[in-house]
Parts: sequence; structure tokens; C-alpha cells
Amino acid sequence: MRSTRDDQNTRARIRDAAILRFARDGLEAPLRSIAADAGVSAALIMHHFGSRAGLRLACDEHVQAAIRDNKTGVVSSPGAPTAMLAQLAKIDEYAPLVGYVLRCLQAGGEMTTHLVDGMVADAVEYLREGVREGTVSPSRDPEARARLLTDFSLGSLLLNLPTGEETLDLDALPQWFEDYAARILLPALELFTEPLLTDSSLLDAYLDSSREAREQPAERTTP
Amino acid sequence: MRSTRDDQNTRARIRDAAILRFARDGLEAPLRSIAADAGVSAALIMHHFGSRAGLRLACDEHVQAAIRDNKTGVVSSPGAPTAMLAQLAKIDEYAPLVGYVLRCLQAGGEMTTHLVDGMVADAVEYLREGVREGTVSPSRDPEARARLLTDFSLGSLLLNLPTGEETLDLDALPQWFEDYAARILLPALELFTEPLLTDSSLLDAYLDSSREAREQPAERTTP
DNA sequence: CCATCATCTGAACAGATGTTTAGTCTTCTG
DNA sequence: CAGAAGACTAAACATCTGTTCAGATGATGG
Repeated sequence: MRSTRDDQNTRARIRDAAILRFARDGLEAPLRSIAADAGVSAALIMHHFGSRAGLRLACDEHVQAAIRDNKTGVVSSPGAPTAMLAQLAKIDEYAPLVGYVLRCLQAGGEMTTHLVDGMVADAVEYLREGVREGTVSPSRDPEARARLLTDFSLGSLLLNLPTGEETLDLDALPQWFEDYAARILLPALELFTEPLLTDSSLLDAYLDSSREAREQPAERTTP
Repeated sequence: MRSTRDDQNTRARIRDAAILRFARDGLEAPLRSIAADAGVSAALIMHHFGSRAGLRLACDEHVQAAIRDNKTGVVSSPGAPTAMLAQLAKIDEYAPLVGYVLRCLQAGGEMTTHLVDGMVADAVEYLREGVREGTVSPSRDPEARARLLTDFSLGSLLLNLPTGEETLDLDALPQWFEDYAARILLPALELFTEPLLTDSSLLDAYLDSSREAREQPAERTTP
């Protein structure tokens, strides 16, 4: 039964070509260019995926599945979500996936929320383990801290990503990751090791006002 | 001489309509919608700005000038670049400018580099002043630290910006800024007051290896 | 008052895009 | 082997895009 296998193969080939194009040229890459890359006609994309949105959905699902599979394997990644992306980008086969994810994060939307939430959940775990081992200090709100650190890492990464030019060079991505990591390593370690603020007056003031508001909410105007 | 004043007025009206549309609908907003907002024909945009790129350039320049003017006025902003944007967004007249800036930052490109570099320069000043006052701890690389903090703030902001829907509600922007600031305040204060890492072993290791590499570069394989 | 010039417009153009349609070709099935 | 079914395509379609063009309008200056 060749039809079934070829069906799967062609579908997968189109999907992979789409992910590659979307990663390189952005999520607005025309269907015709994807079709050309896959060596098929544009109409065939419609036949298999129904519409452009359908193709995007298939790409999203495939990438999410790949990440989910790979996460269990590399769960011991050294902390930041950036590191996981950098590690994956090194493997040629996964570079397009990483590029696609970056494009999605940049564009925002539902998938971004999903991805970031997943990374936050991972960060919560990493940090909890660090706290248990004594290398990471405990937090008053571990979830919020994990989200802040994830947003910082990811946001800074996207902001620095060479995406001004319309095209993203996937081959140069691993090297770019390395350079970026080397660039921020010192200030990041410094920030995470030595407190930026020399005293806790700001934090104390916030904690005081927060506790106060919790104990007697909005009772200030009528003494 | 009415022609000159009207020339300026119409040009400015088109430019402002463009900034508003670009902020709301994204930088790919069609010229025809901008023309409709300004109450003119699409052809008139070409007449005044030559091309779409010309219009974008005029918008960029106008926004940069507005920011430059306003920066000298609100230079005493409490630190992070996010705060400046939040403060500006509250003033109805400036909300479109803020939206436009956010869109530009998201899209990347030369203007992004310019804007971010300016904010980094400001951050260097803020931090230097904080160090002099004794509220901020000194850094081994003030420029890199300023850039890291700026990238963190801006990147996290963009990542959280409700830009999944194609349209950006400028009226809701001030409230969104407030909510966002409130959400990150505790973890941010915590991170900047209490070291995330409980000991300096990672930082020390980096400093050691860095110094070592500076003293005897690449002399390890041939003892 | 007339010529001129800039402002401004409606319509058309040229290209790209997602999608549809009608039909071909191959392969499997009864 | 006939026919059904699915993979696949070329071409057309409909729409939207930035841009161009020929001309109308109206004020300005001699």
C-alpha cells in the first residue's frame, strides 16, 4: 500500500519544508515558496492541510510534539530555557524547529503562551531543586520568580535576535547562541550572585505596604 | 500663505494617522486604511512621502524626535526603561507613539538598535548615579550590566505584550502597564535585593577562567 | 484676468497572495 | 480488466497590495 506511506511522506515533507521556510523567512512566508521547496504544487498544500491556517496548525503541533519528546531527554539542562534552545539549535536536524519556535515567540499568540507556560513550569522545577540543594535561595513566590526569570531570558534573547533582516540564517544560529551567551555571562552571574541593590529598603517597603493592604484594605481615608 | 501651512498640516495629519494605525494594527497596516483615517486618498500619501518606506521613515523620525524631546523632561524616571514607556502611555497624546515604539521593538531592525542603545546609555547613567549614592552596587562591567538589565526589562515587556491578537488596544495600554508592573514587582525586588545564587562559586569560577585565559591564552594543550 | 503651480483625487496597473476548479495520472480494489 | 479513489497539477479566480497616471481643483502671483 504505497498510497498511505506516500501520503504520510508527502505530508511530512511539506510540513518540514513549511517549518524551514517559516523559520527562515518568517511566519508570513508564501505558500508557493513552501510548495517549491517541497517539490510540489501550491494546490497540494491545500489538498493536504485545507488552508494556510491548517498548515500552520500542523507545524505547531509537530513542533510542540518534538519539544515535548525532547524535553524528557534533556531535562537536566543547566537551568535557563535559553540553554535548551541553544543546545537544540546545535543539532542540525533541530535547527529549523528552534527557528520556528523563535518566530512563534516573536509573533505572540496562543502557542507562545503555551510554550512560555511550559518553560515556566520547568523553571519552577529547576529552581525548586536548586533551593533543595542549597544553591538557590528560596523565594516568597516561586512561581512568579520562575516566570520573571523565564521572561527575562526569553525576552532578552528575542530582542537580541538578528531578525531585522527578513531572513534568519539557521546555520549561523548555534554560533550566535554561543556569542550571545558569552556576552551576557558575566553581567548575569554578577546580577545573580551579588545583589544589585545595596540594601533591602525597597523590598521591605513593598512587603510592608503589601502586608498592610492585606490586613486592613482601603481603610486609610476614614480614620 | 495657506499652502505651506496646509502642506504641513496635511503631512502631519497623515503621519499621525499612520503612527496610530501602525501602533494599532502593526507595521504592515495597508496604506489605504491610513489614508482613510486621515481623510485623504492613498495617492496623496505617495505624493507627500514618495513611498511606503518614506512614510515609515517620517514616522520613525517623528517618534525619535518626540522621545528625544521628552527624555530631557522626564530624565528623572525611576530607573527602568519600561517605566518611561508606562509613564508616557498614560498621556493620551503619547499613547500612539508608545504603541509605535513597541511595534518597532518587536519587529527589530535599525531603529530598534538605536532605541535600545539610547535606553542602555540612559541606564548606564541611572546606575552610575545609584552607585555614587550607594544604593546600587558597583559592577565589573557597567555597560554590559546596563545592557543586560535593559534587555531584560524590554524583552520581558514585549514578550508579555498582548500582541497575539492583531490589534493593540491603546486605551487599555496604561492599565496593562500598571498590571504588568504590579505583577513583576515582588519577584523583581526580590531578585535585585537578595542574591538568587547562595554562593559565589559560579561567578568565581568564571572570573578565574577569564583571568586565566587573559594571562596565558590557549596554552593548555602544549605544556 | 490669466497662467502657473502645488494639492489632491479616481481609476487603473502590476504583482503577489490564498484559494478554487477541472482535470490528469497512478494505484488499489472488486 | 473496469472503475473508483486518492494524489497531484496547471490554470484561473478573487482579492489585496503598493504604485502610477491623467486630470480636476483652487489658490497664487504677475
